[in-house]
Amino acid sequence: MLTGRQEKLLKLIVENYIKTVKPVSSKALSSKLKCSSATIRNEMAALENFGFIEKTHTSSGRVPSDLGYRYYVDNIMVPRELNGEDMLKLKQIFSNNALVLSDAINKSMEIVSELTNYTAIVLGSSSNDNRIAKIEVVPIADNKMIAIIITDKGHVENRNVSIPNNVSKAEVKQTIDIISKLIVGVPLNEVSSVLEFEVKPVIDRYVKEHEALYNAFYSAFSDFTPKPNMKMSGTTNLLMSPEFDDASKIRKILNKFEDKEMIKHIKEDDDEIKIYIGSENNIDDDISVIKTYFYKDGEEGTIALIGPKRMEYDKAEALLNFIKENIGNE
Amino acid sequence: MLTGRQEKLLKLIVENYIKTVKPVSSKALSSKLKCSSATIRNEMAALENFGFIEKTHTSSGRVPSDLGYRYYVDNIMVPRELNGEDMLKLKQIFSNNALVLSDAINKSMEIVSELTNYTAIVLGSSSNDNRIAKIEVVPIADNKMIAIIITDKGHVENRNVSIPNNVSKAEVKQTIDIISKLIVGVPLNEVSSVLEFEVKPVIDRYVKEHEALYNAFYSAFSDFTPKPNMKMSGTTNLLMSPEFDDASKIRKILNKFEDKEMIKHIKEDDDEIKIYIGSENNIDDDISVIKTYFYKDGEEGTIALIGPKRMEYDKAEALLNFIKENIGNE
DNA sequence: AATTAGCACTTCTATTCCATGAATGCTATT
DNA sequence: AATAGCATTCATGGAATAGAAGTGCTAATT
Repeated sequence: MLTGRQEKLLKLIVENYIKTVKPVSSKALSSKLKCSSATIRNEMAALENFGFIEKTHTSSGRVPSDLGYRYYVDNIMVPRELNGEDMLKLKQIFSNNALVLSDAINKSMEIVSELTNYTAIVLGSSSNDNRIAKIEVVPIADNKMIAIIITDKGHVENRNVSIPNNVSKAEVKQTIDIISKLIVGVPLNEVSSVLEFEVKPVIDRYVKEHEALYNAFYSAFSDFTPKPNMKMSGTTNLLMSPEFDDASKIRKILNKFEDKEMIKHIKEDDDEIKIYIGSENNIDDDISVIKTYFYKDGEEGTIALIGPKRMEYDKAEALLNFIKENIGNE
Repeated sequence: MLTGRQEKLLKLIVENYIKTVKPVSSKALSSKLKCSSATIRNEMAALENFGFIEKTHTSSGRVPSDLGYRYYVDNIMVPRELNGEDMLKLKQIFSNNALVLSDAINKSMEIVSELTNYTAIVLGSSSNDNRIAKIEVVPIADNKMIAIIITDKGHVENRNVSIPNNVSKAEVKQTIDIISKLIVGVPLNEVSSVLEFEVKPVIDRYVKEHEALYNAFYSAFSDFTPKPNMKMSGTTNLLMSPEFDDASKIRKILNKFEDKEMIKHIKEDDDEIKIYIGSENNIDDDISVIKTYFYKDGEEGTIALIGPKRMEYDKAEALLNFIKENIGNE
């Protein structure tokens, strides 16, 4: 276990490094820890033995290790109060009633990325307990219609439907009625199978041009499984940090960001706010990720902030926490 | 005017530089231009006098200048045939009837960014001649509704509406009916003023809680002026080019990409495919932009490719051209 | 008159060497 | 247990150097 002084020293090293991005020397801290640099060097040696700090070369100052950040986050850091101005900006977004929840989340994370200079990610989807509440079909040309699907949680999606030439308006209406009757109340992820096993037989039986019509609507309606959609804000913020000072490092991260797989790495299913430092996250050893899960009104997803390992964990946590509270849970 | 040989030489320099990203030496071309390096040096001096090529330092090989690229694009480059495989990939997207036009365009430009390794941008919006075809309002909670607006061109938008507590269902229905009756057929950009000057008086007259209800719907419907929306694909592709080999250059471009103003720079209103080389574009001197305008079925916008100045202009043009043809015009 | 061979000259690039400074670890002292 | 003092290590930046890759120009050649 760390002594009080060691803990204090680790705190100083972490916070100093977060601020300056330069290895911290014993001399620089001697005034703050009212003892000599030699004493600090001894304590530093101890912290290094524990694996909490590292040297970049034999005679360099110390830099927090992943483990050091971890200890800092878990045992030293005190939750930060959100500054009033920032709070106001975010509050305004959530109090705007015209905004759909997902838009409010996206907008607020955009603000957060500006406030922190980190990269914000919202990974959201309408959850599986969205059920179809209504289907509306609007003709827009002779053989073209727009099908609109509305869920009971207020999700709206629309698709093109091309109507084959040889079918009558009456048949189209008949088909829509059948689909509508059978599909209202069905959860999104079951739409496809309900169409196939319940709707198709009925259409086959009662509608003349059943094959062509069923296919037209099936291709429009079949892919309603909630698809996760990811929004990033301030993508480049992270790359402006001085530790990403050469092209290859920047490119490495940019490649990760473009990678379709990243979506999986970001996903979080724990309700608490989690912090993944350096090697703890699956994206890149040089960054940290702080994220949390949300669920509200049939929308679920993950919000995350990606920053350098020397991110201001306390501030990041306070911001995510505030947004989480504003989303509210159900 | 350039002699035949000078033109040939410029072509070789440009194409060589595009391929190798290294200044082109006289020696390297002597075999291809069946004459000695000394002769080529003389011709190079002439081309440099015209301003078509440049040296990076006194004893370096030559690099095309913006003017040189311009001459190449205008007078030397021959339109490229699209390769069959690429063509097929793109064709498939446009032949998928379930896709809305704007989605097809987005998807195809995504492919293009992969095929070229440049950054693709789609800047689109539903044009002003979209008229409201139908309004649908679906309740999803006691005091919450989803308003859905469908245009005659098949555009769909939806908004939240919060219903004040003290109004009856009948009143809500009455309000919706009034709005619906007066607003169908109105072009999107006039919705706001029609609401204010035609709908409001009627609601004021016939609906009891007119103020609260009008406000609720107005805030949902008022911002229907077609808002341009921008989609970028392969944002990082451009930055992988070897000419962007240091952090500050990459950051410079990334900053441009994040800049909200960029949307204005990309916008194009000429129907032809236009190429803006280096200083000719308003984004950055180190890049080139090739773009064109499209209009179809009430959707309009710009598609653009951003690449290094040494982009394969012929290929880029062929791709944009192909997509333009597939969008079709009206 | 156009082309070419030949050569001096310029600049970039990579390497080495060196001096400096900022740290450290360790030992001896308080 | 804390500190002063000192040798040691390594990063950093500048200067010097050698080599390579080009060019421009002149004089010879076609």
